[in-house]
Amino acid sequence: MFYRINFESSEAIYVQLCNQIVYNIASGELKEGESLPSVRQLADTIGINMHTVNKAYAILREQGYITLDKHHGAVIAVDMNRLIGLSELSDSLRVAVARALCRNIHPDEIHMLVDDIINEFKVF
Amino acid sequence: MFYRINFESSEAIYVQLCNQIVYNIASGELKEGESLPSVRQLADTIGINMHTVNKAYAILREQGYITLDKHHGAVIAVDMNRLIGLSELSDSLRVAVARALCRNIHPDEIHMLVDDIINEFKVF
DNA sequence: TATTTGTTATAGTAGTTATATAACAAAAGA
DNA sequence: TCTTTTGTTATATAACTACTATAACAAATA
Repeated sequence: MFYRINFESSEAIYVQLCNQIVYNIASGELKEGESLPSVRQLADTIGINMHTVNKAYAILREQGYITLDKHHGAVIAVDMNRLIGLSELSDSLRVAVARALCRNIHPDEIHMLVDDIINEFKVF
Repeated sequence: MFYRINFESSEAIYVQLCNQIVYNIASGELKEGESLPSVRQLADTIGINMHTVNKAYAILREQGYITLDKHHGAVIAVDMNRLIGLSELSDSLRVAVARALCRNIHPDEIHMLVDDIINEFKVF
């Protein structure tokens, strides 16, 4: 499993890490019960500080994607009760859709784009 | 035109302002050639600093949503050449879609959500 | 001329991001 | 038992961002 961090990006490292782990869960590359590397190991691999990885893991736990304990480390455990609801989901879609509409991108094109993305996650 | 800023939100004020103006352009409430309030006036109305509004306006100009000059102020002028491309658009959709898939939200539901949002912008 | 416009400058406060070093408790394995 | 590994917590520091405050400028309008 590779995590590519763009250090030039304005997006915080821990956010990039969170997103990539979510991508891997969505694609099925990371399956329920599977372990993530330890905070120290992943920090070392990527070349960043332990605390940055720890922050990403803590957020993923808070958002219900993983569990954390001192012996098993970080384990994929998607909590269906804690995850974002449809209203939060639509909030995160709204900006993208609005910008597309400003650009006169047709609704059909947006749907095609969504399908393309869904297909990206159908690798595993 | 009302702009509602959530001061409790972790989202920066200037980002909230940018998004709401983009929403209003997408919905047609703000039309090509129409003016936004002056930076001082809007700052006063909302109860924030002039520079925070100025930052939002500067970003909207950079992203090709408005033009700025000293006499006409901020005027809606959507620049089709400068706006985000489809790849950037899909980047902003990807996180939302991935989190939906983790939640076992069916692709059809995502499409319905997108349609709901598009309909939100069909008010004007 | 006085006002309004975006723009720029400077400065301060507060919070975030990422780093570094260190230590802790709990569990696992040798 | 001892060592290692795990997440967790605590401090401290540097750099950056967000927001505010005050002030001034040039250009155009009324």
